[in-house]
Amino acid sequence: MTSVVPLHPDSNVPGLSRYAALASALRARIVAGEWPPGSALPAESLLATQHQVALGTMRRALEQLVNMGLVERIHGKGTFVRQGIAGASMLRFFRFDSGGGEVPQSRILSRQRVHASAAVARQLGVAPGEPVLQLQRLRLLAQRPCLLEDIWLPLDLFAALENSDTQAWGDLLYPQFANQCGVHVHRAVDHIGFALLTGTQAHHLQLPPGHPCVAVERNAHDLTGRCVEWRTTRADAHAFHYTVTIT
Amino acid sequence: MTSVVPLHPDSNVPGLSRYAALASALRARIVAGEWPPGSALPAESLLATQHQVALGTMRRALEQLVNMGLVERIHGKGTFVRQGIAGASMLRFFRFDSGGGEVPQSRILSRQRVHASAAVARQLGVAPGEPVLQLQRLRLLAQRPCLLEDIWLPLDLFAALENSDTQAWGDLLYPQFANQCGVHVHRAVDHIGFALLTGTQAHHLQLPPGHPCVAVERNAHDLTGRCVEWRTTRADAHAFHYTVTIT
DNA sequence: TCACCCTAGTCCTATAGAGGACTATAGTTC
DNA sequence: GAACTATAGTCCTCTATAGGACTAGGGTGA
Repeated sequence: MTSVVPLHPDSNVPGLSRYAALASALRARIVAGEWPPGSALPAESLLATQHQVALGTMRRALEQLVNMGLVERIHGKGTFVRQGIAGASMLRFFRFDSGGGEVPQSRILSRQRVHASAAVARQLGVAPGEPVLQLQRLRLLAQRPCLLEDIWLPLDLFAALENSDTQAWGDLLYPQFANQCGVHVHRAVDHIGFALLTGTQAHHLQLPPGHPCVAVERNAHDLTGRCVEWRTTRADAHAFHYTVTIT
Repeated sequence: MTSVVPLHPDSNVPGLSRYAALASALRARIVAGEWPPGSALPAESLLATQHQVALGTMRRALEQLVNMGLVERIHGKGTFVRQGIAGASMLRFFRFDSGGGEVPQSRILSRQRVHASAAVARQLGVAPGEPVLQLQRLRLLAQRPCLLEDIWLPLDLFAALENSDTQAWGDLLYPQFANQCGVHVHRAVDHIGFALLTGTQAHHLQLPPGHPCVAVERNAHDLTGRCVEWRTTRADAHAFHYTVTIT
């Protein structure tokens, strides 16, 4: 039935199944902000009649959106656009002695407005020289430094952070982004590598200079796919631990 | 319809949907070896009539098996029990200079039958003192050593490897396991951590003693879930690189 | 020999409908 | 006020059916 004359513009995409076309159309509306993060989509039965497809077909499309991580469905309640990533996600890479799942305390060491270097501009997808906000942040567990973070944010999105009181910020940055700037981090790509600490980095982490460390470089993206954050997180290599399952 | 009287013993599991019960039943038959790895299952329509369910229900069950990684379906051909993991999977964690995707050369440094230590026995799920096969293997890219592997195998499964000519082994171990011993590695769990090389380890890798390294500890399992291999792979920490996407 | 067509077997897409399961709220009863 | 019931709204399960899409192999004709 796929190659039959489509009943509706939604399915007017050659070589694409109807449910895939529907998923793509719904995705576009979500990305455009028609249903903001946390809000509910119309009921599946309503969407199906609106798009003139069978319920099963619409369910297939919504299932695809779930697999994309765009929405989540709750039995008896509805279909909701997913909120962004919560935070503390760096701890998935490390095991610290006193870390039993709690959120590490956060201390902003510096905040300054700078012009994007070539490297930063490339990572953030902005023009070199564009104004960006640079943060350095130390994270502690049980009063002991464990993670050192260098963060770059495009200023056009994060102007609200430039002058707000860093003392009042919470221990998690992404909820801060959402509340103060309306930026929802939807996807993050982490590149993990090995390095040695410079003198000043080592000093912040209370480790000897040249100590082996793990450096996690992260590009964080919003729903539209725009890179909204670039950060490098460094920590003692001996605290690193990660599990991968291959099948 | 789920809580209605079941038509068939397959669905006679309280609190479980019919397709989930079907998937579970099919999984048991696959694990039991009724359809060996690489072979085809009966057609979905046949399975559906045999189990007295609608086609859609059987398709849902098979979809669940696909998500479990147990089978793969090929449009127009059939549903096949998945072969084991191919190999070269360690390279996902490293970037070596001259490594452009080719399989590293393999050199067996030692092979001996030993009695399982407490640690090895625990990892392999056998009794301490059980006979196991211990291998040390060096892997090279462009004639340069890159990975050093210590491998333990339960002898009851791998007796065929004890006296075969290691020179004739291929560069990949898992196909060897499948061909010579009928053991298919279906799932592997890797624990990644950092350490320092001992003198002999460093010598094999042509690095200085005490050089930082990545140690990947792997438990490999067959279809039944039994641990069929425990190995530790070590390599220069500077070659480590891994990417994780969070959503 | 080669290109083409046909057929059988398989999985995939789509439809229409009946009813169950879960959540939340408003009302009712004690 | 507390516990229960009723109801509406949502997603979920299962059925039955029709036909399309893809793979593979065999036959036909030039």
